[in-house]
Amino acid sequence: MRMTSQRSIILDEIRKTHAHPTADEVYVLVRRRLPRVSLATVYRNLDVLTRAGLIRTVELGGCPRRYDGRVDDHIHVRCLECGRVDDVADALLARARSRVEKVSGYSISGHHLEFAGVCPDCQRRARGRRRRKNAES
Amino acid sequence: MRMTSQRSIILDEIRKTHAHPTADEVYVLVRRRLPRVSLATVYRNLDVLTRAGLIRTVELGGCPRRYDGRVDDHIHVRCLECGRVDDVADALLARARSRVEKVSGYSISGHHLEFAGVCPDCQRRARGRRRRKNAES
DNA sequence: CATGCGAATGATAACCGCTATCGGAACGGC
DNA sequence: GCCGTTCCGATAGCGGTTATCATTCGCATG
Repeated sequence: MRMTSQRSIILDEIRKTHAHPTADEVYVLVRRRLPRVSLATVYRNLDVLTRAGLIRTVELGGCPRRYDGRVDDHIHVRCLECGRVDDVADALLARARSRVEKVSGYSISGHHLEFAGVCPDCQRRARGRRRRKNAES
Repeated sequence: MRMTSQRSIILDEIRKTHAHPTADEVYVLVRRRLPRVSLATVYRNLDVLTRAGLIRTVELGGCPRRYDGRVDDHIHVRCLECGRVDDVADALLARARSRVEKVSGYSISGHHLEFAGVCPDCQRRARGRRRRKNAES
């Protein structure tokens, strides 16, 4: 794998943010430093970097993929209101994995765990909206 | 929600199989009993039935959605070789969920856990291939 | 330092799973 | 039987991603 300037800038941008950007968002970030970059190049390199283990692809059912500069084991929590994705470290995962391996007979090589709910910010916002609504009536 | 003939046949087919079919596969199954059914009807009803809690939509990152007649809590194991999806019951999930809720501040309303690996059948096939290959050389 | 070749790039067309739209049919309360 | 609502089949459209292809780049080697 050649480390081209496009590739290293894409890697750098993903490592700099903790916002789990989509390919499109990475494209915007990268274009600030490399205005003539192609969207195809972004997709290609997100794939290559994932295969190389330098970043993680976060597959979220039903919505566009997101990319993550953290490659250690962790769980994602997605907000159903605003779409934001946060990280949670967890040790239960390894135990669940070995259990699943034993019960199913599969040879497990990866997992995908995501909890979905409403993030603290949106909970606050929702409480605010409710209060205002009650005040009106 | 009206229980039309299309709807009940779609529900029936999904409950009958344990293969976690995709929308396309459901379409094929249903057409045997209802040759003039539209693919749109299948998609629509898979959605309606999911909202009604009668089936589950299984969102698999990167591949088409699959549908599941089992609606109780369980984990999916996907085979990276043949794409097959199996069920695994697990109790750790509830504990992980409450932990994530506490650590992240999110109000969790759902989760998606999928392990990926190679199913026993494909492991056997791979062993067979290896043996043949060794015998050749 | 020049050369050659495989890998990477940019532009864009194509793909695929899914959703929206729309005219018409079916249902069911009255 | 009438009418509003729900649903249907057919098909066009959409959004995210991948494939294609001519061109350029990086880098090992001579």
